[in-house]
Amino acid sequence: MPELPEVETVRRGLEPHMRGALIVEAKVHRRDLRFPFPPRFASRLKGQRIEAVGRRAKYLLFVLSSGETWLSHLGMTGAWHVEQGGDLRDGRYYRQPDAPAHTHLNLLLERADSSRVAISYSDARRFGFMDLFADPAGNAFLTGLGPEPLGNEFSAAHLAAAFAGKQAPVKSALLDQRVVAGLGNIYVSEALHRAQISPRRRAASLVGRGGRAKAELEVLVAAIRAVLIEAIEAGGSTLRDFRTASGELGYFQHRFLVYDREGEDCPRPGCGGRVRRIVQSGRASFYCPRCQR
DNA sequence: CCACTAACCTGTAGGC
DNA sequence: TGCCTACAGGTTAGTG
Repeated sequence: MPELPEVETVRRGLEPHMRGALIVEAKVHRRDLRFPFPPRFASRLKGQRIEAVGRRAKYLLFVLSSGETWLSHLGMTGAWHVEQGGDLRDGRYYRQPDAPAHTHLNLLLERADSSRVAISYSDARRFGFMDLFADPAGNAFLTGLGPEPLGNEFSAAHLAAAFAGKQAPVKSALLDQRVVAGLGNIYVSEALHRAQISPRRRAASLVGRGGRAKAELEVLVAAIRAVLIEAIEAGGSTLRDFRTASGELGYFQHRFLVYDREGEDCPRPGCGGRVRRIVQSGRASFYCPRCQR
């Protein structure tokens, strides 16, 4: 799925359609995705107004007029689709002319100007999931998450504390959502390349002992922020089945410098190295052994 | 607690 | 074209 920049792009795509809208109809077409839908899910959505469309890490958070928060995680292949107007047939709202395969949830929304919009969620692999709860502070998915990488709490000092004593590779440590929330496999590879840090380094080895002109963790934090900001500005990445919430596909093309570029020349000017692919905790990492140390 | 693996599920790309 | 295998952006349960 979608990592933080893609989820943020989806949020921005959905917000103008959903914020302030009334959920007129809600249909769930199976009992579970990765986890079962919450009890009486559809009926708890129906009749509610959507007051806010937010994001925390890779979670979309819709605040309802009932006071409940509706959470959506896209897993690997989750996608939201928007169809102006909206047409109900046999309990399903069809996009015209082609409904996406694996649509598990359909909503019909009515906005202040009485216009209607059909929103649907599709997810081929069903690694995504949803939840609905009264108290975000008590929700198991949200508690224990690390800071937002683009927020003020994320800093070299935070990483130093999180990495201290960690023998796992920095690649794995950055994928741990308790350390920092929102990074995924692609952007970790990209950020480490920018920071010229090898994904194989033990996390603890990056914790500075002072004396260096610019600590590696400062460089890493800046690289993570820059990569995410640029990706969000590019509108998220278009890759495989990822689409923007408005259904646009191939509208933009974000280029990754090392991800999925095994064997290509290192993009760093003058480096002369070659991008390598290795596997760490079951996931592919791409890096340049020459300039990433 | 830490680190790693397998598992969840479907689609697709690449080799033969 | 068809068949088979490997792999895919995420997270979690289980193992040692």
